[in-house]
This record gives sequence, structure tokens and C-alpha cells, in this order.
Amino acid sequence: MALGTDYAQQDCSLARALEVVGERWSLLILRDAFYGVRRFNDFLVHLDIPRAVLTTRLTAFTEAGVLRKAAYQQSPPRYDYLLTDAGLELWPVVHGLALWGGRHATPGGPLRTFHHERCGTRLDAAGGCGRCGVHQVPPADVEMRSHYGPQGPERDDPISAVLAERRLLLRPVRATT
Amino acid sequence: MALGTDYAQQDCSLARALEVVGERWSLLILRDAFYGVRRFNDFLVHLDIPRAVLTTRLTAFTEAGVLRKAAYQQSPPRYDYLLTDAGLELWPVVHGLALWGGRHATPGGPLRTFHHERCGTRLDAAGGCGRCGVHQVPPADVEMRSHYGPQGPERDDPISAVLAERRLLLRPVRATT
DNA sequence: CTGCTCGGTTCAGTGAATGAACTCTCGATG
DNA sequence: CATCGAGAGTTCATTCACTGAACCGAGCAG
Repeated sequence: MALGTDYAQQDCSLARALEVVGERWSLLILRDAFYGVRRFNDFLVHLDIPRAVLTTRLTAFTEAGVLRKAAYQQSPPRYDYLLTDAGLELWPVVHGLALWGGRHATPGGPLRTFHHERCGTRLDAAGGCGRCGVHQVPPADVEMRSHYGPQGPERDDPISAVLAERRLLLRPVRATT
Repeated sequence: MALGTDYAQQDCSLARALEVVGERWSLLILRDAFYGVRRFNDFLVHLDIPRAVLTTRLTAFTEAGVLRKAAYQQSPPRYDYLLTDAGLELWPVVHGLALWGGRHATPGGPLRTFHHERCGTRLDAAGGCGRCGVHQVPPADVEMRSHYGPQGPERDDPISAVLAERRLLLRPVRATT
């Protein structure tokens, strides 16, 4: 898509935000991070994204303070990419877009829905739980549920298989240690 | 949508949403629409965007049902671009991103803040008003306030001048009829 | 007739995304 | 020791969207 990179002429907070998360693939990478994807290769197979682009985005996110690297083994050095606090605060945006896309851009309705884990109520447009009166359900308390047709997910990579199940956000897709 | 601008392999509502609003300039155009910008030329001077891109985006938004054209004169035919109901539902996303950008990507803090018109309280991360207990303040009830340094806005186009004032969202930047 | 505004279209040049091939380190296997 | 494979990249030619400047055309205004 060649989404350029900056919006220098715009003195607006939204423009600043888009310089961080507005490039092609950026929000899908962060969505996967909320889903519990943490490793380079897992992002790669789940997103079908060129490796060079993934490298660029992960590096940029790390520099912007949206993700941070955490070593999961020493040699060779290998890192998990985890959401920082600033990254976690993007949950309302990710959820809002997914909700809107499910309502207005997905022929057949949403493929995934997000619920308050405690009570099962679907999150509202504000990301809150109407039943419990929770204004903003933190991502760690959100359960994702998939709604595929009879033939299951369209993708067949192992990450998609894991994510097809009902699970909490942020829970690692790999061996929960 | 043209080649390269989609995320065909991703069966996810977020991907569908990004195909509509995820291209370069898209969300800034919609932000302006929330600010009351309605005409081709007003978007153009305020965004400093190539005319061809603006044409492409406005047409795509219209086809996607996010904006609609409304004639404001007959000859030559001229149209306002207005948010549809689906477009208005993107407010939580636009607000969420602007809020996040003000917090985490704008050195010096947010340049604009959004408040519940009735009570002046700043909207929370969910887009609600804590004081009034309104879960989601609709954009028409939101007041935007600018916070520039001593020398005012950096841009000097007429649209920026209008938007520097305290005003309700969706109120047309032209002749308040 | 001339100039001006508004809302475009056209087009050459640029630069980001793409995808395939290659690299490097290390642990495990034989 | 030699080889293999996993993980995480880098390199590079090609493609394609964005950029910006020039051009176009309808309808006023003087």
C-alpha cells in the first residue's frame, strides 16, 4: 500500500498516533499481540506478511514504546514481543475497529466477538460491560470467541487453530509456561 | 478495492475495517468530517493531501457507506461529504486514537481535547462522561477544545483557524446556516 | 471576453510493500 | 565431525500506491 510514514503538517494527536500505528499491517500486528502472539515467526505465519515489513514494524513499535522485547532464551538470543502499558492502552482502538468492521464491513457478521470473562456479556461499543457496570474492561479480562462457518477457519496455520478456541486475551499462544 | 490495499488472507473483522479506513489519510479525512469539514477543497487545504488521493478516498468512503454526498448547489453540481450513521459509529475509534496519541505520542500533551458539552468533563478512554454517567457521549454532544502554545496553530489555512475555537463536533465549518 | 472558484483528472517520479533467496547462530542428530 | 533444522532476521529486484505539479471544464462575476 505504501502508506507513507508521517503526517508532519498535521498538528494533531491523531496524526501522531497514526505515525505509530497507522502504517499497513501495524494494527493487525498489535491485534495479534493482544491475542497472545509473541514471537517473530508466529506473527509471520499468522499474518502472511513479508519478513522485512514485520522486522520494520516490530522495531518501530519497540522504539515507540508500544512493544518491548523480552528474552525467552539466551543463546541464540531470542525475544518475545510483548505489549507495554502504552500498547495495552490501544485496546479500545483495536476493539472499536474490530467491532465496527464486524458491523459494517463483514458480510455475514463478526468472525470474532469479545466478552467480559466474568459474566460472558459481549463488550459494548465503549469496551465496557453493560451487565457488570464495568466502564472499560481491561484486555486481560476479555474473552474472545470465534464464530466460523461449518468448515472452520479459512487459514490453516497453527496459530489460527489456537485462536479459533475460546480464550482470554493476552494469554500466550504457546505453552503457558 | 484495488490490488495491494486489502488484507484478503485475514479472516478478521479488524482486517475488514482496515480495508475501509486503514489506508493513508483515511482516518484524518474522517477526523475532519467529525470536525465539520464537508467540502473537497476544505479537506484539501486543511490536510495538505494530493488531490488525487483525496478523490480516491472520498469515492471509496462513499461506496463503503461511511460518507454520503449531499448536493449543496445544483449548477455546477457540488457536494458536501457527510458522515453516514456507519461513519458516525467510527467516533469511538477516532477519539480513542486521538486520546492515545495525545498521551503517548505527542511531546507536550494533547493539542485538542474532547469534552461532554453539557458539563465540560473531558471524555474518558471509553468515550463516556464520568460525571454524567453517560456511557458513550454521541459525537454531536462533544465539544472540542484546542490547546496551542502562545503562537497559535502551526497551520494558517482558514479551516485551521475555525477549528482552533471551542466548538461542537459535526458543526459545519462554513456558514452555520 | 477574461479571470476566478470549485472539483476534479492525468501523469511522471518516488518510495514503501512484496516475496523469494540468502545468512547467521545455535542445538540436536548420527 | 558433518549435517540438519529452527528461529530470526537481511538483501534485493519488482510492483504498486502515494506525491505534486500541471491541466481540464463548468459556471459565475466583472
